[in-house]
Amino acid sequence: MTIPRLLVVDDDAETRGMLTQFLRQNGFIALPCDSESTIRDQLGSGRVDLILLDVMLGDEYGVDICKRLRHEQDVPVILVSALSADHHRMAGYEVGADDYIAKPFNPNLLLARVKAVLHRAKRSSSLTYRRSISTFRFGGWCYDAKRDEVTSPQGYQVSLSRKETALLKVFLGNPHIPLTREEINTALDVTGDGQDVGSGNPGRAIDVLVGRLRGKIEADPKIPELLRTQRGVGYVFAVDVAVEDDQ
Amino acid sequence: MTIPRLLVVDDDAETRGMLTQFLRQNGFIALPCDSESTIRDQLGSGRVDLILLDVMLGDEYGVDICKRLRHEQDVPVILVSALSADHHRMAGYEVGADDYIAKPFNPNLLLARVKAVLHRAKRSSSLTYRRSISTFRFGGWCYDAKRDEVTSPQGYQVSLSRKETALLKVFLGNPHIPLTREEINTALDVTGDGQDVGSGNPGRAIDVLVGRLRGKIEADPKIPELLRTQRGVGYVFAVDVAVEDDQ
DNA sequence: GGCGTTCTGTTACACGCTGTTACCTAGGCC
DNA sequence: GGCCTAGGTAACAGCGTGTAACAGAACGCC
Repeated sequence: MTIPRLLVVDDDAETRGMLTQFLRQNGFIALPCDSESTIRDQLGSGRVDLILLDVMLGDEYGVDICKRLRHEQDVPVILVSALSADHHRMAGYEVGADDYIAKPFNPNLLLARVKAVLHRAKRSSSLTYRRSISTFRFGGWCYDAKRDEVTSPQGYQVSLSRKETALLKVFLGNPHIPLTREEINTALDVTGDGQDVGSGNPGRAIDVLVGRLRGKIEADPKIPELLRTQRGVGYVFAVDVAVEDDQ
Repeated sequence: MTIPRLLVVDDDAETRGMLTQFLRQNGFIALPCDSESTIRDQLGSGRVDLILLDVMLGDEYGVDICKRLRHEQDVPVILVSALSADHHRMAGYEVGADDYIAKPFNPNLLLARVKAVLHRAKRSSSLTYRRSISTFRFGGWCYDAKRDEVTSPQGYQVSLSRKETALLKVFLGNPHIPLTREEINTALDVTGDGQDVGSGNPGRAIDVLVGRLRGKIEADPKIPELLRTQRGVGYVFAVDVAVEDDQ
């Protein structure tokens, strides 16, 4: 594959420059833009693999631009924002952004997200989109969503607890995408009770939960092949996931 | 089957966004709406499988909208509300809502309800609607409502107590719908006297009752196939129920 | 009424699930 | 190497559920 070409869209010159430089240092072609018109120029003049789009672009919402771009083209978009409140995040997803990252961001995380989105985009073109989710296959394992059963490559059944199952589902839905503990937590909270004395969890429940899931679905939990740790970031489900419909 | 398309109707942007994202994370296509007119836009522009409708929509009662929609179309509706009082619930059912869920709701419960309603909708189109209920068939078992007899897949008779029968009926009437202990209790009370020294039951009668029913109609009560537990939620009758009319 | 049987709710205990904590190791930086 | 921080994990505690045992209620029969 050729070197990915990214547009870095931000009206603040300093941020734009920093981001551009950082991405170039990490092997990407980064093209700085500061407005919708410059984005269109770039899109018109050559291949663009991904757009990093600031949510606040002068007077205009990046969200709106994202919406328009999505209508016209199929370029993946990652929204970047200083507003980390959840509803903004929601808004980002609603308009079809492929991912969303809040400033100030961990450069490692940004890089990982960029790679993940590119990876996904590459496959989605040749993959049929999931329909009625029924069976997931990953690294020899099989998860039957209907029966809620996990089968090992050797064919024996493994019973997962409710939380473990929920965690597995989160990863199955986001293969190759580095997930922070906070994100996993949010995803699980949504699946879970929805209760809560303490809104966030101060502890390290995710770490323990990941450890427990590793104990059940990793050939050697000491050397995780599926649930990889990304130090300083979180965890990634590092294998492809094939989804089979229930016909 | 293709991915179910749901309308999320709520005038509060935050709730709407949260719900939308949650549903998307769980494999649905969720389309946010904030008014009756946007609902109609969506209904006009493509297939909609289910509407999640907030009871309070600005000045207007979601109930009224539900009533109007029901007059025109055959889309299933789940009413969502902060008003959990029973008479509101009743009002919801009267206007033809397929289910009703109170805020703040357990996300698990919501998801399960959504699936249940979709499941029901899918079958109802090919199933004649129950008339004079006579015989229920479920997972090889048969319950004759007229004679009040339960027959096992192997053909032998099983005698249920009054409460056990009532419980079975509650589940037969709500297959695939997770029921809380409170709901089951209410449903049973309705069947019973409707009296009560202590309105709610402090004890765990439902748990014991479910255990007893399991002992009679589960192949292996240790691994329930019919009466599944949903931790933190309640119980679900996890098989299809076929209803046969009395000619 | 007295008695036995069946039904049903309560209680107590067992057990599995899950979050917290504490301690240890691994990785990164000086 | 030393130091610091992030992550792995064993141990523990709290909670929800399954269920056996018990007691009282309901019912039928004499």
